Amino acid sequence: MKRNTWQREAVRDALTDSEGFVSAQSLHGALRDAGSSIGLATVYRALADLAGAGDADSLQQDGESLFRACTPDSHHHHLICRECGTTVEIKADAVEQWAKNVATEHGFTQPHHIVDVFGLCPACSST
Amino acid sequence: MKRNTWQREAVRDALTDSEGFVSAQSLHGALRDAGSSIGLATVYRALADLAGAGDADSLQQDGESLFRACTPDSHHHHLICRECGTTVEIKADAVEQWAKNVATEHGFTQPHHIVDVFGLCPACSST
DNA sequence: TACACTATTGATAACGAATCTCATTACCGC
DNA sequence: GCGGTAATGAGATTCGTTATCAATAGTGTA
Repeated sequence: MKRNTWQREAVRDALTDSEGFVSAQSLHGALRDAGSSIGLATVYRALADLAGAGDADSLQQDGESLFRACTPDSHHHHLICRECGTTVEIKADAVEQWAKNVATEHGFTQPHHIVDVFGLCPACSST
Repeated sequence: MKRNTWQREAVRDALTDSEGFVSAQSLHGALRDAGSSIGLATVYRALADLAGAGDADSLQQDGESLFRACTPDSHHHHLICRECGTTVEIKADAVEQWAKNVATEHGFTQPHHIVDVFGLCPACSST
């Protein structure tokens, strides 16, 4: 049985309020700074749940996992500023198709793919 | 001044001999098993050098970095079996172009991208 | 070839992210 | 309310990676 707790909501809200990708650690820090007494382990659990449910995207950078709230149940990719973390969701049907083709071409089944584009956003480019 | 040591060569050779992506830890283990007295830190340093020089590709999975020897100075992506680690290098000019376009479209500069396709190779699919 | 300089090595400590443990808490159907 | 039990949280633990630093060994010079 799955229960609703204020902690899960807090994590979901904090994630939604964040710009770009954030780490579990910094999200936990932000929540504690805001006066919450939420535990680190709970933040990790909540984030894993969100990611599993498709309500959050995750990617790995520098050996840590970063998370971001995203449109539920829609497959998409990200354009991420490596300076400030600003993120733009991008559709890439052509890439989806390419990934599927290249996999079957080599006899691979059950293709998944990781496609992310990093760069400097307009704001960070100009500085 | 950069020096040539047998340790660097050992790491390079071990990486070349490996099928698919391997972790720094397992590469170190393999070298020790083969009778080498190479240190773990040295393996990490050598792998970082190889990756930096473009002689090896790296990707992150489950919070650890995996490495693989690859054709020097050629930009390409990988089709990786998530069961046995077998890897196929794939060219993806269309994706290169798409990544560049999508970045400039949103005003992003200096675009990099991560594109990897995971799946089950023919051998692992049939079991 | 011998020497000196210093990049490199390696054992280990330190670090940080993530997970596990388990007693306590509090959600939720009844 | 009440009781069963999922969820929590503080801290310990695991694991990958990096930093430290004395000892070693590669390399240009004489």
